[in-house]
Amino acid sequence: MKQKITIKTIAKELGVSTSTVSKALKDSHEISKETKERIQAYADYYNYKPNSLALQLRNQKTKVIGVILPKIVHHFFSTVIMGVEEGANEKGYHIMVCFSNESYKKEVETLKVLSNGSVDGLIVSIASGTLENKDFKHFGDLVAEEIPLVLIDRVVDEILCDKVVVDDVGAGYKATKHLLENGRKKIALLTTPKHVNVGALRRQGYEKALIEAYIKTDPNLIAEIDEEANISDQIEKVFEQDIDAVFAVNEIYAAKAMRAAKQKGHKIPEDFSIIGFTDGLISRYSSPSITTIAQHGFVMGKQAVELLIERIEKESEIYKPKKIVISSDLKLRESTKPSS
Amino acid sequence: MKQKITIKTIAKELGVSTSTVSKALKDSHEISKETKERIQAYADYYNYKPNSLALQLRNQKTKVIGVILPKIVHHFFSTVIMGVEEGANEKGYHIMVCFSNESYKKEVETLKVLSNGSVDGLIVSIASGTLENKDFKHFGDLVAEEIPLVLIDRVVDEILCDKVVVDDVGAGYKATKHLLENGRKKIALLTTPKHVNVGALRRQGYEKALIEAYIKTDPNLIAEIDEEANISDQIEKVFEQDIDAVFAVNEIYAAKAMRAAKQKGHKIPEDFSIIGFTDGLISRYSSPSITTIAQHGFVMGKQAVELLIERIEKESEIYKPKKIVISSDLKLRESTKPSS
DNA sequence: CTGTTAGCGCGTTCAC
DNA sequence: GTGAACGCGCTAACAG
Repeated sequence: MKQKITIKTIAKELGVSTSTVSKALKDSHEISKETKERIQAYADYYNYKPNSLALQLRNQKTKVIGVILPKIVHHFFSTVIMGVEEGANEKGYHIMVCFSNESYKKEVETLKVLSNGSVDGLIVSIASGTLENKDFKHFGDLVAEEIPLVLIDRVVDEILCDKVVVDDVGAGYKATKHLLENGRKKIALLTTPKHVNVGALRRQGYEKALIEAYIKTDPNLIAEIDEEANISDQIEKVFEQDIDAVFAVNEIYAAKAMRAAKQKGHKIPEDFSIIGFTDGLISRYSSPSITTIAQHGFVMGKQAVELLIERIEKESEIYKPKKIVISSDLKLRESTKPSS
Repeated sequence: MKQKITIKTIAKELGVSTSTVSKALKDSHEISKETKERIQAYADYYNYKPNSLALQLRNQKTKVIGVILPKIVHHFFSTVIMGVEEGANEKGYHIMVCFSNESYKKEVETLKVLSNGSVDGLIVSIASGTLENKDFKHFGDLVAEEIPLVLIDRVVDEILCDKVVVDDVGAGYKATKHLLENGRKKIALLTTPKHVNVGALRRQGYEKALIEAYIKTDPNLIAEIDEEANISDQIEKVFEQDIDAVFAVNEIYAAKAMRAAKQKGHKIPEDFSIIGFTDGLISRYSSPSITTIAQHGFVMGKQAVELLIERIEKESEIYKPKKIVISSDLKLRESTKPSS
């Protein structure tokens, strides 16, 4: 890279001291109008930009927020990133994005690297690998170092920090209730393995709605999809049961369920209903389009980053972890009948 | 944030000099085994991490790559980010992600901020706003400052730097040819306004294939979709013409076209064919699933970052801009008939 | 083997 | 009104 122009070079070139330059560039009243103009003109001409690294080192803050997500090719997380980025920008921050790829190991490494001073704070959604082995020590270390941290969506209580989550139980409840209102009785649930707690919470909502309708939950209708194995096969297996509706905890499962339902000859939504999760492109553009729970990833991202920046900038205050719950909406589309 | 432990504190605590600590931590042979152990033990115990900011300032490199994309809630760009991130990680780099939101103004600002020393190089896909007003001065400045830059997907020749693109002309050609082989004669093209050059290139391929088949291109069958207006309306308008196939330059247009085609009562793929662009979730999960051009965003991202890092690390060499063309594949699905 | 010095680029304090 | 000195955290060159 080309030699960058610094305060020092300007000072030498103009025969003044570096501090004079520094002050002049900040339009300080300590400097005579004359020299200020000279210096500013020179800086302008040579396109001087203060070196942010030096500033960061001096100020002990980077104005950068680290973001660690399990994956990105996923509508929900994409929108979260958008929200975080927008919120960060508004406050003069930038974001550094990393992915754990659902791996515990990579999450630990990334967390370690980012906490070496390159970011002022972190926003993390926990990898499923970590949720599975339940080892949260790396987060504990972070908290001990008092590095501001906000957990989003996939959170665990053990970690003492701010959190932003969707109302997963409520969402599961709303979705299931809507299916019941469609007159469905045999509602299959396509969910994640238990350790992914959002799946577990949505399931709670599902069960709650069934109980209220005096329907016994049938374990055979609940499939905990193992993403390591063939997903379609697992879903098709569910369709071997006698079912009249599906509630899927993400949009891919919902889309696959729709395919399976069509193949079985079910008419949607006349005699079969489907609800998904994540208001992404698939739900919107499949046909019939899929009724879904909108998670509002953008809002979550934005709230998370606002919370984080507040924490960063008001470090004096006593630390009382906050938890923000974003309520989710049912977005009615063609895969279910309108509620009466 | 809690007071961080530094080399200095260790030095003071252990009654040695900072340079001794520095060397000891690097396991230098200059230091006696005894002191090394003492120091390392202490550092370990207090979980010492070298401050990356200081290192960056000293080494004049950040090991960070800036990435500026027009948007993210888009399968192609998501996969690009994945590729960039993975490639960067492999070489010990991190990525700082920003979005121009297709806006010229934001692109200029972001470019300026990131080029103040916070990144070692940049990967950019140009905002459509910039392509429209054709003002590339901000990129010129970057090149003049000799900040390594790689342009991907949306590139322009005026900017002298490395580039990674897909073979858009070839892709348009392949897609159109496949439709012709399906026996289609009246192929509509749903593309972007002309200033988005990838759209223009794909159109060239489309026209080339038609010419080879001795079919005159009919301007009425070509719709340059204006994203500011209602997209569906514009697409439905195309269907007022007598057409038997659609080639769409992205998957959203393809999905919308599919809806419109179904409404018109066309049977897909028996008497109507559709091809999209971007092998994303919509194409995969809609029904019928959509034959599409796979752009290989992951590969592009990875190639781009490898090119960039090479440029960063071998700055001595003479600068000869490279252009890598990634060939695209036609991914056959249900919305077209198999080629005979 | 260990310590001193200097410098990365900047801003601030305190003399002059 | 201007400049010298210092420090942010670290390391390389040089001294001892």
